[in-house]
Amino acid sequence: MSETAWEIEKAAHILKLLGDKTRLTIVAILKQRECCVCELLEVFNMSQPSVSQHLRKLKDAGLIKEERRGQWIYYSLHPQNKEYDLMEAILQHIPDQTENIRRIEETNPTLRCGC
Amino acid sequence: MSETAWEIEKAAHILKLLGDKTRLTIVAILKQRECCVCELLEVFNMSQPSVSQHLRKLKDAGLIKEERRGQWIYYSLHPQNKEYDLMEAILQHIPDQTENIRRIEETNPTLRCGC
DNA sequence: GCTTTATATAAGTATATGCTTATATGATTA
DNA sequence: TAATCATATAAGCATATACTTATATAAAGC
Repeated sequence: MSETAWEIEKAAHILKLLGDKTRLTIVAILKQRECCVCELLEVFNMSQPSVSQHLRKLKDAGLIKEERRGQWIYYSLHPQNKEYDLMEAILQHIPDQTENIRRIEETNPTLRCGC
Repeated sequence: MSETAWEIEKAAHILKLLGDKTRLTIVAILKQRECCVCELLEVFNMSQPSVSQHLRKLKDAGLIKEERRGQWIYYSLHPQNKEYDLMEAILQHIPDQTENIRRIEETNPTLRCGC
């Protein structure tokens, strides 16, 4: 396969991943604030495994990274990635997520440990 | 639904549409040159109805427009559309399609009429 | 070490998607 | 007006996707 065809393939894969409302919202939130799964759960009306599966796909594509801190696994964007530029360009056209982040911080699911 | 949620929904829909290798290549080609279906058929290894169905989806989303000229229906990008900015930003990260266009012009499927 | 909390993985399922072939529509030409 | 060419639509089908519930793993606290 030609280099061009391969680049199109990779870009299409990124676009397909971000072409899901939940995943698009996740990366838009992570652009403003790293989050663990239980925090993202406050935003979405779905089960924990479902959110974890979306995070897995984004991680497999290299768009986000994870970092375990004690009990929690924190997710954030992964700017070193080669496909990051495309995602960044897209995110500039996605509305601000301050409202969702406010909801996370009001509920504060990680309150118990005080961190 | 909030305005933000609706905007995310619309953006996700555009990204899902462009998250297909065939459709992404189509809009990348159309950015450089308007084409009719029989021209695009030279590029893709699939049936005519399949290409038509991809074009239909892009048209329904307002990303491309069609213009009948005699027997042929020419497709091109539709910059007046509200979602065009997002697509434009994406297309800046997609490789040049001159090679595919060369293939179209070599074969020249609309040769018969001389236009 | 047992329980709880956070998260991941597995398995199942309904729906969406992208292709195919067959057929319809619409313009051109003989 | 019959035949041809370009394109669209319909129907069918195999695979992909996004969820669910059930279960596994891994860290923290008693």
